[in-house]
Parts: sequence; structure tokens; C-alpha cells
Amino acid sequence: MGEQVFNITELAQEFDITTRAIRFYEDQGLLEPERAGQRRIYNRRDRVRLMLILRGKRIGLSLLEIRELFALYDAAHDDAPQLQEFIRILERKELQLLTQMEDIKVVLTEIGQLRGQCEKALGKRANGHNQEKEL
Amino acid sequence: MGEQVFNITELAQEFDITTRAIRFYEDQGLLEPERAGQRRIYNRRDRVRLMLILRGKRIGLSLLEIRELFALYDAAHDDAPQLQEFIRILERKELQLLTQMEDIKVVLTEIGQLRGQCEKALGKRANGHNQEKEL
DNA sequence: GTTGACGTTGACGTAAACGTCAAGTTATCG
DNA sequence: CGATAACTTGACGTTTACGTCAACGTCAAC
Repeated sequence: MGEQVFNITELAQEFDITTRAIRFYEDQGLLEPERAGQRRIYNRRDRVRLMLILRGKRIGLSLLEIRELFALYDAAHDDAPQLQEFIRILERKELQLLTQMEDIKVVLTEIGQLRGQCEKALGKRANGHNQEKEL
Repeated sequence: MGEQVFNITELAQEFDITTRAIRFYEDQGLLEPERAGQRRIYNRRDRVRLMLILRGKRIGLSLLEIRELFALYDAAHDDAPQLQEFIRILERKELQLLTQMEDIKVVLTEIGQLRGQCEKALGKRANGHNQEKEL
């Protein structure tokens, strides 16, 4: 039983991106699918990489950073200085992500408060004056 | 006792951005500082706005989105349809942020695992073969 | 055998978010 | 008064992450 494979449009549809984007990721060295003639053939590993690329993007990584992480991860198994470098990058990224989560939490609670105020204003109109605080 | 004010370089230094960036935010309609002649004078409200801009950017908002949120928030106090629109935008953003937090959590745990593996590999070298799983 | 449907490689275009001069203005210090 | 520093407004350049053709290959179907 051969491994499961995908073509470029299947992946594009599954992840709701364009084929152009997928080819671009390949240009940037993030994917290296096999070829059947000139057609690209993606296996499960390629599909996982694509998922990681998209998740990386969602959390604000650039394609270059994602490629560096891939490369370091690939090399990290047998090269000690690479491992150290890998750990450093991960730690920096971890701090960034923690900050980002803090920001998100703050904004989420603010959103909650604002929505509450809005709905209150919609409920009881003409409530006189609104308190002009900061902003 | 007059209100506390700042000039552009003070704000740039405080938030570790360039003056060019601050002027750019003004070009995009995100800031409207007073002028003393041609020099820009920022008050506490401007400073708060700048903080909000930077936080918005950190969580992945575009400057356009930030401007829209500012505008809607300003108008939302006395216009009902604006309020509804404001609430819709906030709800969409809330969903995005929740997804983003999920992604971040996943990546953080993965980072933790990877770092653990790396440190283990650095501790006991030449551990034979590494298991080639997915990726 | 030709007609689509799908895929491919360039090449060029684009939007966002600034960076980088250039050239002028204003404030201040000696 | 002149020099210097700080600020100003354009104008153009740059990077990232693709979009958008154009022109060509290929393979099954009619």
C-alpha cells in the first residue's frame, strides 16, 4: 500500500489558500514536493509542513523565520552548536508569544467591556451624557 | 497646571519606535497631535492612542483596522447602527484572537517539548539513532 | 486530433509599513 | 549673528507575501 499523496489544488482547497501561495512557499524553500514529470506531488510530510507554515504565519512568524526553524530543526539532531542556536531562537520566540498572549488577553477583556457598554447604550437610549474618560 | 505633553522624539524613545513611524501613523489618520507652529505636540490622550496602536499591531491588526476601530469607537457613543457595526467587528476580532491564542498555546507546548529534546541530546551525546517520525 | 481542464514557469504588479534621503524651517546657544 | 540641533514635509526606495497575467506542457475525453 503506497503512501497517501495530494496534488496542489487539493492542498489549496483543504487549507483555503491559493496554489500560488503554495508554490511561493516552495520558492522560499519551505516545501520540497516530489515531481511526476513537472507536476508536484505532496505526501503526508509535506502536508504537515504546510500546516506548520500556516500556523507559524497565524502567530506572526515571517516565512523566513519559519524556514530557519525548519532548517534548525532538521539539523539539530546531529549538530551541537545548531542545537544551542535552536534553543536560543525558541526561547526568544517563547517570550514574544507570551507577550502576545498577554496583549490578546487584555484586548479580549477590553472587547468584552466595550461590547457590554455598547449593548447597554443600545438598550436604554438617551441616557444623558457619556463619561469622557481617556480616549 | 497645564496638561503633560510630549514631543515626537520622547514618544519614539519611550516606545522604541522611529519618529518616521509616528508620523506615518498620523498620515494614516491614527493620530492627530496639536501643533506649536509646525512642531507636533502630543498630550496624554495621544500617548494612550499610540500605546493602543502598538498593542493592536502586536496582536496582528493592520493600521487600517486599528483606524476603523478608533473611528467606530469615537462614533459609537451616539450612533446606533455604528454601535451594531462596532459590536460585529469586535465579535469577529474576538474569534480571531481566540484562534490565535490556541495557536500560541500549541506552539508554546511544542517549543517546550523540543527544548526538552534538545537539552537531552546535548546532555547525552551519541545516543545512536534518532526516531524519524513525522517531519 | 483537437479541445478543455489542469498544471507549469517566468515576469511583472501590488499593498502594507515603514526606511532613507533631500531640502527647508525653527529654536537655542554662545 | 552664525552655527548647530531638532523638527518638518515630500519623494522615492524597500521588504514581505503573495496576485495576476502570459505562454506553454500534458493528459484524458470526445
